[in-house]
Amino acid sequence: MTFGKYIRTAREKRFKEDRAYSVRQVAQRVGVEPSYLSKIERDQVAPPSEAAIGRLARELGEDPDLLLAMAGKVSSDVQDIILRRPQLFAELLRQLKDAPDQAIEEVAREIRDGDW
Amino acid sequence: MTFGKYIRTAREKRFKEDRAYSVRQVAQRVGVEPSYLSKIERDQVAPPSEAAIGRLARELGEDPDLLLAMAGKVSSDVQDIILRRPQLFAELLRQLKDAPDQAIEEVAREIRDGDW
DNA sequence: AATTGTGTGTACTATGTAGTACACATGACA
DNA sequence: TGTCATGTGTACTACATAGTACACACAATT
Repeated sequence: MTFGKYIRTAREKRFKEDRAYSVRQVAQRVGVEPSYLSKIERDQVAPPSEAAIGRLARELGEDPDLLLAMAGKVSSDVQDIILRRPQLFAELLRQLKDAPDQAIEEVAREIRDGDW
Repeated sequence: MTFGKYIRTAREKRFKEDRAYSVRQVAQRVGVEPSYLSKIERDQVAPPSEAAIGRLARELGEDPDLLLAMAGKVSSDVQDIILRRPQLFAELLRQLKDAPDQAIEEVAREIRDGDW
């Protein structure tokens, strides 16, 4: 599933029940030109900027991290976390590369429960 | 410490003991124009591409992850790891944001010792 | 039958990225 | 004293990013 198709599907789903989710109206609320959103949805142009993706996600009730990933981007707040301790986090992530989802969730839970 | 100053310092350190570490020669081995490397070292231009930073790191015996971070970039192999499971890793990293280095190292070690 | 809403095609633009090419000035040195 | 290595200034370029502006065609509405 491409970024564009995903957005189109998500918007059309909402459009079916609420006429306020036309290309034009969504574009206006998101702050881009309708023709641009149209092109985005048909993958005729590259996905928009992180900021625009964030506004789209909010508008359509989708997960920003997922949308960004479909656009091939990592959210800048996550990037900043890595940039502060690049060696540490790079090593950790390479270590976790092939770990099952469950193991990663467990690690996150351990940390959240603050056992340090 | 900026990217440029760091590179200049690292290169000059090697130059003092080995004449092969002049701007010109390093530039040639790294595959960029000498004037470009000169500008990079004086922070007169933005840091080079990830690929060029990688070659510089190898040439000067520096850590690529550290150099990339000074350039404000996260290495693309680490990005790719995140992009495969964006929600999972984004959550984990936000969780680990303020964790002490030691805790992160410990997590990495646990994973490395394969307890999953 | 005229208006409104719908998506889209075409053309254009500003800024950023990642450099190259070449000339120049200075100091070492043989 | 001419040549060589050293770093650097200036000018230019190709491509990517992130869009805008406006016109057009079609369908539904009133």
